[in-house]
Amino acid sequence: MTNEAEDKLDTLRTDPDEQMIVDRIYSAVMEQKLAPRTKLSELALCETFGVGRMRVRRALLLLSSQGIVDLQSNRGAYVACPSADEAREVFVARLMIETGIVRELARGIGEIGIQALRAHVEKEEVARKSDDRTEIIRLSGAFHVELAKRHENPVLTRVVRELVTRTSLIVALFGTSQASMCPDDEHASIIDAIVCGDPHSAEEAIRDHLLHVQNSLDLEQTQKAEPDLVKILTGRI
Amino acid sequence: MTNEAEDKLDTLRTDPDEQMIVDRIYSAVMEQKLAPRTKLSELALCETFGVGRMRVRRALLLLSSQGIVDLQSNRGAYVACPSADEAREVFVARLMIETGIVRELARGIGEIGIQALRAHVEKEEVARKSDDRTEIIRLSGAFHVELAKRHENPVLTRVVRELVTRTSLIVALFGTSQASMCPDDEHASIIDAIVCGDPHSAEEAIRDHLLHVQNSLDLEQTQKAEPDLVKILTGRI
DNA sequence: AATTCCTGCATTGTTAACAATTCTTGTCAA
DNA sequence: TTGACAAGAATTGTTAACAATGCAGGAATT
Repeated sequence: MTNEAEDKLDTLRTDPDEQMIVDRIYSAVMEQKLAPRTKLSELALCETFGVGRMRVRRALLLLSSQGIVDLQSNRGAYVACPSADEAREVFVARLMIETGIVRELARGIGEIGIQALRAHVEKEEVARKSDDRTEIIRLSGAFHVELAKRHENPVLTRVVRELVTRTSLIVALFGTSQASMCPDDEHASIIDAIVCGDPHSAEEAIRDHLLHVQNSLDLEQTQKAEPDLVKILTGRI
Repeated sequence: MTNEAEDKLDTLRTDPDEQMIVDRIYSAVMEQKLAPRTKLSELALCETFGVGRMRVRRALLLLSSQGIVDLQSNRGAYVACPSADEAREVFVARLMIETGIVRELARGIGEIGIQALRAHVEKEEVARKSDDRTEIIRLSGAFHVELAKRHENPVLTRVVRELVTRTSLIVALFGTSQASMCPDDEHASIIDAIVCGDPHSAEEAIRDHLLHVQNSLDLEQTQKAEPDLVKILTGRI
């Protein structure tokens, strides 16, 4: 299992079509190609993926159970739009969980594990040099999933992936134009601390990193350009 | 919001019927009324809850996404039957997450929070004295959810609840006749450590407790024999 | 011009019939 | 007795039609 392996959601279902739909929407959200509040109409999804309405509805239900999609009764499905409170909750949860993850990694991670992480950061640097924004965003989030994967614990990995994906939505909503993605040197620092074998400094590194990301957001102010707000503005002026 | 408030799954949906179905099955699993491998036939669920097949199928899909139900193509839905490996994964994940939870609680928990926890343990003792097995099992798991709730973080609470519920399945499968549920004095010890305000000893307490529970299981041996198909569903859920 | 109400359209929610698969049962042969 | 096989029953999966809800546009009123 190399780090080249694609990120597949480790669900317990089997259906390939449905899995594909969920993965595609999931990835699109993670890469910030699908903005919050985007309407996901059933018809459009049916045509896009070439499947029946049932499959689409099942996929949307699954996505809603993970907080990626907001299902509104009789109104349709929308890409979720986390509140500032929820955003803080996600960060607090990530802080608690990910500190535990890196702490245990610092207590003993294999050589291959370290190589996988370094390779990932390498890819991040390449993407950064190429100015491939989509890839940068994807890899920035995926790094944290990679950390979790080092424990070879699908249950744990699934929890982290869910939180990381929701973080993508949060960054899309509250991110300032500047540092809206993880700087890779901080990722490298985390790896270094793990390699050192010092649990405490590893905890410190990931905590600093997550707080740094959170602080680069605008959680106090209003959210980004609400459609109603635009409507109101154009109407009044 | 007192501790008397019932545990409702904080999903993002709205449907009352469907929520009821999910909650009922969820609770039945948590109280070990529904054994692993129990078949959940659509027809039986429709009649039990008096709803159409669509609602049942949606509920089953949601439950499967949380690892509570195993959906087998063309074969039906069964109460999940975690493998020994998965069981270990759940415990490792819980260890990482819950140590973080109690550590932060030890750094500062309000007086009301402590009272809520003590009241919970009190209820556990009452149930124990009454030999109310169902209630004992339910409260034993719920205590850990209560710990998470002290952070007033629905995202975090949801993660913990999911893991705790899966633990119920694991205990049902691998539990030995003896100590298959949390001894409440250990719960009390955890509270004491939190009250002391010492993060390290709080971590120690929850770690010991979780390891103790895990060690009371038979993860090395074969799983428990298939339970006689007690029709809890049609009779009394 | 702004507001309210009404009508038609578009989208979602639900149901029921149909198709496909698996499970059960009974029969036959080794 | 055991095993294989086949027909029927039961269960799940899918589709399509229908119902219900929300939304947009326009007419009428103030």
